[in-house]
Amino acid sequence: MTTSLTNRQLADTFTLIANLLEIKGEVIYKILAYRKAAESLEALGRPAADYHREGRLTEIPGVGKAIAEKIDELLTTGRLEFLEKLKAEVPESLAEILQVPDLGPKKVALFWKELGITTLAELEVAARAGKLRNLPGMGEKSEAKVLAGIEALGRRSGRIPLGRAWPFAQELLAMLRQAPGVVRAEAAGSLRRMRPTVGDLDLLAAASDSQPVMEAFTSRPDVARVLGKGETKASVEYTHGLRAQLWVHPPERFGTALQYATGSKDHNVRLRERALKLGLSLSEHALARPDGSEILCATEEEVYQALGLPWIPPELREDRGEVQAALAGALPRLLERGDLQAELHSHSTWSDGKLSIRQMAEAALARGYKLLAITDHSASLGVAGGLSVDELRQQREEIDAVQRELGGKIRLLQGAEVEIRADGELDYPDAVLARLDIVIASLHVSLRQPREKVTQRLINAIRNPHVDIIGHPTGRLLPDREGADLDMEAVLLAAAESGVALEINAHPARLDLEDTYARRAVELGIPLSINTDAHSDSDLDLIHFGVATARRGWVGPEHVINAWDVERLMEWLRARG
DNA sequence: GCCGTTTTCGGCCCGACTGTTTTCAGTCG
Repeated sequence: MTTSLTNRQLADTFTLIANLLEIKGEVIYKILAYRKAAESLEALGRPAADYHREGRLTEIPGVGKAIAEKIDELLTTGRLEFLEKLKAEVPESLAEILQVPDLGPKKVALFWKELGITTLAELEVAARAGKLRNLPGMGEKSEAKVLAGIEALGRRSGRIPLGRAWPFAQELLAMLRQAPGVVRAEAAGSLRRMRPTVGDLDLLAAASDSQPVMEAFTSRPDVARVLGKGETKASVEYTHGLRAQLWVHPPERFGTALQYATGSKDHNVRLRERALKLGLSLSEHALARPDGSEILCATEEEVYQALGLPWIPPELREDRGEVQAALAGALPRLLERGDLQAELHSHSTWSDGKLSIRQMAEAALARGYKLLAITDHSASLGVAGGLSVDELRQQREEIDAVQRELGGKIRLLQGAEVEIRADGELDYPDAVLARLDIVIASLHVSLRQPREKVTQRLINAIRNPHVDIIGHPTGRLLPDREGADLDMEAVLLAAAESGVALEINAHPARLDLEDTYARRAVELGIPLSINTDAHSDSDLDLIHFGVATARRGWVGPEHVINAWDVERLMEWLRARG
C-alpha cells in the first residue's frame, strides 16, 4: 500500500524532526541534514513518490540512506516510528514555541526542563508572572523580549508578497541613496532573489561612515521600533508591520557584502566550502588568505571570479545545483525582459479591463511589444463581465478596426481567457474557439474540488486542441489563497504530451506556475508563456516579476513562446489549429 | 545525517548583535 503524501507534507515532517531534535540537543549537523532534505523536497518540482517508486530517492540532494528509509516508511505506511518515539520524548508543541522571534532551541529547552513549559500559552503566563527572569542566562530584559516575541508572532502575517515588498524597498533604497556618504544602495536577500514572498526586507548600502546612514534608516517617521542597531547592521519594524534590515559596508567591500546579504544561506555555504578548497575564507567583509591578508571585492563579479566561477544570477542562488553548474560552465542563459516580443494575456473594457482595445494596444506598443493578444473573459465568468459569443463577434470587428488604424506597428490577436467550468467543460463551443487567434484556458471557479476532479478538469482543457495556453495553472492568490489541489506532475505530463503552453502569470499575487514547476516544465520540454494578465496600462509593467519567476525556474528564451519572434509564434499558433 | 577532482571517515561557513556576563552564550541571517 502506498499513501499519497505530498512533497510539502514530507518536508514538514522533516522540518518538525529537525526542530524537535534541536530542542533535544542533538548534534547540529544532523539537524542541518534534516532541514536540507526538507528544503530539497520542497524544491523538487515532481513528487518524491515518483522517485520512491523508481528506487531513486537518494538521487534527491540531501537525501541519503537514513532519510530515504524514512521517506519509504512514510509513503508506505503513512507513519514514522522514529518521529513517534521522538514526540514521546520531546513534546511536539515545543516546536511552536520555537517560532517565537529571539527564542531558539536552548531557551525553549531551558523553559521546558526548568519550568515544565510545553505550550505558548504556558510560556506567556510564566513570563507575565516574572518566572523567567531568574533562570540562568535570563534577566528582566530577556523576559520582556519573550513577551514581545509572543506578541510579534500573533501580529505577524507571515511572509509578504513580493509585489508589496518590492515597491516599498525601492522607496527605502531611494531614501538611502540620498543619505550622507552613500555611494550605492541595493536590495539583497530573498527580495533580490525574487522569491514570490519575502520574510523581511534586506538592504545594503555602501558608505565609508556607517553612522549617518544608520541614523537615516532608523529615524524615518514610519519606523515603529528599532529592533537592533550596531555599526554595520540595524533592523527596524515599520508601523505597517513590515520589517527591514540594513547592512552598511565600505564601497571597496561592497561585493562580498552584497553577495553575503543576498544569500541564500545554503548558496553561501556552498561558496564558502568552495573558498576553503581554494585555501581562502569567505565572509561578508572579504576573502581572507591563511596569512590573514585580504582580497577585497567591490563587486560580486570579483567574488565569484576569485572562486573560479562565473557570476551567478541572484534568482538561481538557492543551492539547487547552480554552483555545480557554474563550475561545469553549464549555467543556463536565462530569460530577460528584453527577450519578450509579445504580451499574450490581457483584458480590455469588453470584460473587466480598465482600458479600451486601442489604449491597450498603445500601452503594449509603448513597451516595445510587437504583438498583443486581447484575451477577455468568457461568458460564464459573470463577475468579470465575460463575453457572449455574439459579443465576441462584435469585439472582433473592433480589433480589426484598431489593427487598421495602427497599421504594422503592432500585431493584434483576438483571443479569450476561457473558463474551465466546474463540470470540466470549456465555456465556448469548439467552433467558437476555432475562430479565435489564441485561446487561454483558466481555472477561476470551484478550485476546492477534490484533487482527482480538479486535476481532470485541467487535463481536459490541456487536451482540447483549440487551447494554446493554460493560464495561471493552480489559481493561487498570494499570500493567502492556496491554489487548486492539483496533481501537478500529471498536469505537466499531459501538457508535455499535448504541446500546450503553460503560463507563468507575472502578476505578483499569482506567480503561477511557480519556479520549481517551471523548471520541471523545462525538463519536460513544455513551452511556457510569461504574461501579466494586464487589466490596465501599469499592469503591463508587472512583467518583470514573471521574468524573475521564470529565471528562478532556469528558463531560457528558447522555452518561452512570447520570446520567440512573432513569425515563429504565429506559426506555432497556426500549427495548433 | 550527508557527502567526496585531496576523503567511504572526518569533516561539515562566518560574523553581528544582544543580554547576561567580566569572557561568553544564544540567536539570527
